[in-house]
Amino acid sequence: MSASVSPSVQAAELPSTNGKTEQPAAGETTATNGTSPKPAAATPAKQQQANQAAANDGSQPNTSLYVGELDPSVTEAMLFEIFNMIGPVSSIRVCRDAVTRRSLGYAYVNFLNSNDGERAMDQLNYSLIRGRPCRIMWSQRDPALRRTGQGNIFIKNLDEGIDNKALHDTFSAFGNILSCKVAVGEGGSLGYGFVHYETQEAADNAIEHVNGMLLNDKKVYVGNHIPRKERLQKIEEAKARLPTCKSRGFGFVNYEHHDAAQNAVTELHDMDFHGQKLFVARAQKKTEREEELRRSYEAAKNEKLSKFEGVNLYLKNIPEEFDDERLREEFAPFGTITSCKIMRAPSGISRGFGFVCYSAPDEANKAVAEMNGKNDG
DNA sequence: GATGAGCGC
Repeated sequence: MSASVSPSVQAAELPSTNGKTEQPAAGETTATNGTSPKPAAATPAKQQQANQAAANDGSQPNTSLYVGELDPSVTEAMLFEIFNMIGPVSSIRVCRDAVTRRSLGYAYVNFLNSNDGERAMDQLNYSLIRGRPCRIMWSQRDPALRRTGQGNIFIKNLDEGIDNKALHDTFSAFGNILSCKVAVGEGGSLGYGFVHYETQEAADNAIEHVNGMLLNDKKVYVGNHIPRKERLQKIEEAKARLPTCKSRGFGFVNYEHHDAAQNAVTELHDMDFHGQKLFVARAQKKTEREEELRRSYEAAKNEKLSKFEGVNLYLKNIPEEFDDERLREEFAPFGTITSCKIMRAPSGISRGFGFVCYSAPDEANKAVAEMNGKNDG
C-alpha cells in the first residue's frame, strides 16, 4: 500500500482560491478510508495525455511541476496546502525511497488548470517550506537536457546577501532559467551558485555580461559549469603537462639528418617566438661554448680599447663639486668631445677621477698639453 | 575558495 497522504482534510480548511469546490488532491494515492471523499478524478486521462504529449514535443504542459530541495519531513498534505492556494491541484506525490519510504527531497505537483503552474512558479519558487527554500522547475521526464549540462553556468564569489531569488532576478535577464540555486551551508550562503538556462546561448550571454562584474560590491566569476569529476580530471592533466621546476630557458633538439638541423638554424634563428628572439645554433660542448664566449668578450674589449686609443684621456684630482657638464666645459676648447664622465660611488659622491674622449688624437694631445697639472683656481 | 541534483503514476 502506498504511503502517500490524502490531503483532503487540510484542503477543507483552506480558503478557496477560485470559488469552486476544492478538488481533493488524492490523485496519486491509493489510500482510501470510509470518510474521505472518493479518490479524485484528478487529472483527466485526456488531459494527462495532452500534458505528456506537450512535454514530449518540448513545450511545457504548464500544469506539472517538479519541486525540489524539500526537507524529508515535507508531506503531500503540506504541499497541497501551499500549492492549492494558487489554483486547484489535481495531484501531488512526494517521491520516496522504495524500501525505506524516506523522502527523496522532491515532489511533483500537478495542477488542474493550465497556467496555474506558471503562477505557482512565479509566486512560490524559493519560498520556505519547513524553513527551506524550495526550488520549482517544470516537470521534465526526459532526462536528456539535465544530463548534457548545456546552458548550465557556475557563479562564485557571491555576496552572502545574494539568495536564490536575487540570483534568479539577476540572471533572468539573459534567458529562460530552468533552475537556479545558491549553495548554502549551516551559516547560510557558501558564496557560489548555479543557473541552468534553457539554451547555451543564454548561458554565453550571461557569462559575457556578468563575469568580472560587481554584484553587491563583489566581483563575481561566471563561467560554464564543469562537473566536479571533469574539473579534477582537467587539473590532473594540467599538472602532468607542467614542468615541476623552472625552465632555464634553453634546450636541445636532435635531428636525424644534418640538412634538417641546418635548415632549422637558417629558418628559426633570431625569429620572434612568444615575444622573444629565438636563439638557434649548432649545439656546442660546454667548454666549446665557454671558449667562444671568452673570445667574443675579449674581442669586444679590444675593440673598445682600440676605439679609445689615443683619444681617451684619464683625469684625476677632479674637484669634487664638478659634474660631467662642468668637466665638458673645461675640456671643450681643445676639440670635439665624444664622451665625458666623472666616476662616482653608488652613493653618487665623486671618486675624483674620470674620462674625456675626443674625436681625434691631436685634440687629445692638445688637451693634455694645456690642462695637465693645471690648477682649477 | 568554491563547479548540485534532478523527474512519477
